Amino acid sequence: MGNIDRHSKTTNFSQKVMAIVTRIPEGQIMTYKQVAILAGSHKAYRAVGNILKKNYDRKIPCHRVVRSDGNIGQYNRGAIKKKELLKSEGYL
DNA sequence: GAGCTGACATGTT
DNA sequence: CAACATGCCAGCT
Repeated sequence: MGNIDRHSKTTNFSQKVMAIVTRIPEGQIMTYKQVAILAGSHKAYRAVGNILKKNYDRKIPCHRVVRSDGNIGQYNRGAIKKKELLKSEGYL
């Protein structure tokens, strides 16, 4: 473990965001701001979206992260697909 | 090294 | 009530 990941940016913030989003249970959703707050900054909701956008990992249910207004928001695979996924999980 | 971009939020007009 | 403008953070060019 004395080797740093020089390829991945994996900063403290992105790591935290990733962990939080991964922990979101099925059928449950969180807002970008909420995730940002848990990540450490209640004003980094913009960065959260950027991180999730660059993160194509299927292990991270980024589709469970929605806007504070209740709108689904955007998605790297298509906002429509995101809506379908949320509906499929039980979130209406 | 500096500047621009963006999956947002909040406030004001 | 709705639309416009500004602010903020981290990542990418």
